[in-house]
Amino acid sequence: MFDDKVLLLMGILHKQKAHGYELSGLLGMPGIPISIGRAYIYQLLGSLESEGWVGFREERDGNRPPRRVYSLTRRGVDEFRRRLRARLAGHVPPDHPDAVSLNFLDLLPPEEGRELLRERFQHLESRMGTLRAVPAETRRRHPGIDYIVRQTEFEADWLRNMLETLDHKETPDG
Amino acid sequence: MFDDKVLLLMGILHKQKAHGYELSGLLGMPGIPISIGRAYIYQLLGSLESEGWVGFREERDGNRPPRRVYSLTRRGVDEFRRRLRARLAGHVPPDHPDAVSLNFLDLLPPEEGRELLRERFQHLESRMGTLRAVPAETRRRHPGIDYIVRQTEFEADWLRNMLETLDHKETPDG
DNA sequence: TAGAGCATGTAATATGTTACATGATTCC
DNA sequence: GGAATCATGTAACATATTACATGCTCTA
Repeated sequence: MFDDKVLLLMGILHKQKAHGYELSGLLGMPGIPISIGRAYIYQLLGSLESEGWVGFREERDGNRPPRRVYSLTRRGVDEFRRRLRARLAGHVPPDHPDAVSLNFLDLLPPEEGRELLRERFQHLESRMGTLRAVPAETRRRHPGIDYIVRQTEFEADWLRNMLETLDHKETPDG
Repeated sequence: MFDDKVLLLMGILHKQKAHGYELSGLLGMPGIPISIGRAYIYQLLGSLESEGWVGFREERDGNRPPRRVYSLTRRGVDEFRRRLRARLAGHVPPDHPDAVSLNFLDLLPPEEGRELLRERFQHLESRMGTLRAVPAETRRRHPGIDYIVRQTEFEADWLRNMLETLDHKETPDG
């Protein structure tokens, strides 16, 4: 249960100890393949703890509220590796919510459709700007991040191509 | 709320009338960008009906249980077009759950990791087989489906490349 | 002294899946 | 006559987000 989000949290905690807020920051870095809301991180850490897969030690810094610094337990490491193996070997066709609307483009006036997609392209370009800043070394060491960068590049290319096709259709002269 | 699944259902019902079970079949066709469980389709149709966006007329065929054939109402068409515009113009970075595990490949013995990814590649190839059977005409008329086919192709290419890199690393001789 | 950031958490709600219940028809 | 498919739906549960509540520290 709670499959991929848990795998991600456990994987990070395998590499380093961290508290909830810190995890929330790490998950906001560009190239992270899935998103987890801040509040839900705390809920998941709670479940993982009651399963005995993570433990925490309370750290306090002056008068600040204490931080719970979590780390994987030995049982957590075992569970993580079991899940990691299953997830590496399997392939679950992912959802592509952004692709849904593309199927209904023909229900709008052609010029309006093109205009809307140009706006989408701007958003994509801006996201690519962020992703291109990811250091090559990070991408080499985290293939999942490399995948996200290239997949987003692919998405932008596909859309650029789509826009060109639409422009040709509407301007069939020379 | 219930954004993309609703958009997909409404979009289909904009193009044709259909009953729940029929929608479930349509959503199982290769290239559909998101999945909706059969039970949930009925729940969504219920909500859409109580919003006044769809209506149904009961059809009966002999002694079979009657089928509720749904179609978009005028208000439903308006709502659909509002949503369609917003969704075409926006870009929401999608989750890529399959990419999560790739980031932790280094926590497994190299040969085991390669073996697991080869298995994943088999699954992907098999899915590509299904997708390649989608007629060109379908892809031309439904750009969202074309996107899924090409995106899956991209994913397989990326993985093939990854496997080649891993093989080189482990066999640094000639 | 006000706002942004650090830090944790709960309650309410929304979204989605699984399991179950029912019954007809079609194909072997 | 038994399995697969057609057809609908509910109840229970699992997953995830939003809104809310709290209080410290640092910077302008």
